[in-house]
Amino acid sequence: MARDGARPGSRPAAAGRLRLADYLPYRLSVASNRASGLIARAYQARFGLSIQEWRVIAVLGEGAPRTAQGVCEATAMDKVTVSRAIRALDARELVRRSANEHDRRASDVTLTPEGEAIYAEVAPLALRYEAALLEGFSPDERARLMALLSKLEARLDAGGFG
Amino acid sequence: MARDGARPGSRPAAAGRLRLADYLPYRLSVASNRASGLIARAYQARFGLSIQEWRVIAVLGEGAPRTAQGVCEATAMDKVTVSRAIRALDARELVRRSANEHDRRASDVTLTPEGEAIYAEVAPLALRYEAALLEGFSPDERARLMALLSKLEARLDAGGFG
DNA sequence: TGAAATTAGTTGCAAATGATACTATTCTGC
DNA sequence: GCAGAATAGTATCATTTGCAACTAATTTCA
Repeated sequence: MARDGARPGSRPAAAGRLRLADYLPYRLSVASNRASGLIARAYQARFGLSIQEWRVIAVLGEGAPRTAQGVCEATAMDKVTVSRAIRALDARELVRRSANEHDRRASDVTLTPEGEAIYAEVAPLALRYEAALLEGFSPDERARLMALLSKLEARLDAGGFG
Repeated sequence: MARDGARPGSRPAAAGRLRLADYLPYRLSVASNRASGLIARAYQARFGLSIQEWRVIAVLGEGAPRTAQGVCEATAMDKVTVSRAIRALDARELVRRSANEHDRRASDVTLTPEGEAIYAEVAPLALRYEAALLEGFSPDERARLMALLSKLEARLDAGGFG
């Protein structure tokens, strides 16, 4: 993939000139969509789970029960999205909602045994996909990639844009 | 953001255990959505452009006229998405479609002067956003991040999943 | 206390998206 | 030069998404 050197017919890549193929937000978007799409198709085909539903299961599988709000924080998903994902999982009896002891607006969400069973199947599959994605990356490269993504997120948290 | 060390109430992070916060496809998705969302809001607010429309303008601004198919290849967008974006831009007279000399199914899409003017305004803005995102990254880190993303895309191209 | 502001979660609606099918044109190979 | 396959682009329809409004419960603080 020739990302360096002028493409036929394109203007010379002057300093500061925008080239979509080298533009970080675009690169991130393409990589993310392709990676997520690939894995999403697998979840969908084998378990009938959307990415959103899978993420809810993933954080609940980490152990502690969470409120919908807690799921929002852990998954960086919108509260509407989380609400719908939980409802769908509840309908399939993969999660259960129970009254939160301290706040009657909220309910605690936990995996049912069926939910745990799905988690036990999907989690290793997800890890295998990640491993396949990172095949050929040295441990150092993997760590660096994660660290760079963290740094990027820290910049996004910092704000100071606009 | 404490990504290392057990979160209260979570199970210990055993080897090979899935933790969403450390899962590459998830990390990519969050970083991408946040970065794109931030910039998309700026395009939308100032120029009324969706990300898709902006991408079409960006590749046309690179110089050569392209057919819709050419735009698809350059933007990694679906042909339906590209078709709609071009139609919207055409309606606003930011692009023009003209008969392709070699293939009467296709038309060449070029920026109108108005489109060029928008490009001339948006491109520097986009570059400033990218620069702000990468503030604090050394040139070496930037190069490494791009290289790692390329490697990831190469893995995705390679297939061999499932 | 108790009025006003905030938060948890859901619902409704409008817009975005994506798969599929369709038209028109071009290519392939005989 | 022609039948069949492939391609450019568009239209259609069902699903998904995202915002704003809403209810109910909780917090704030005068």
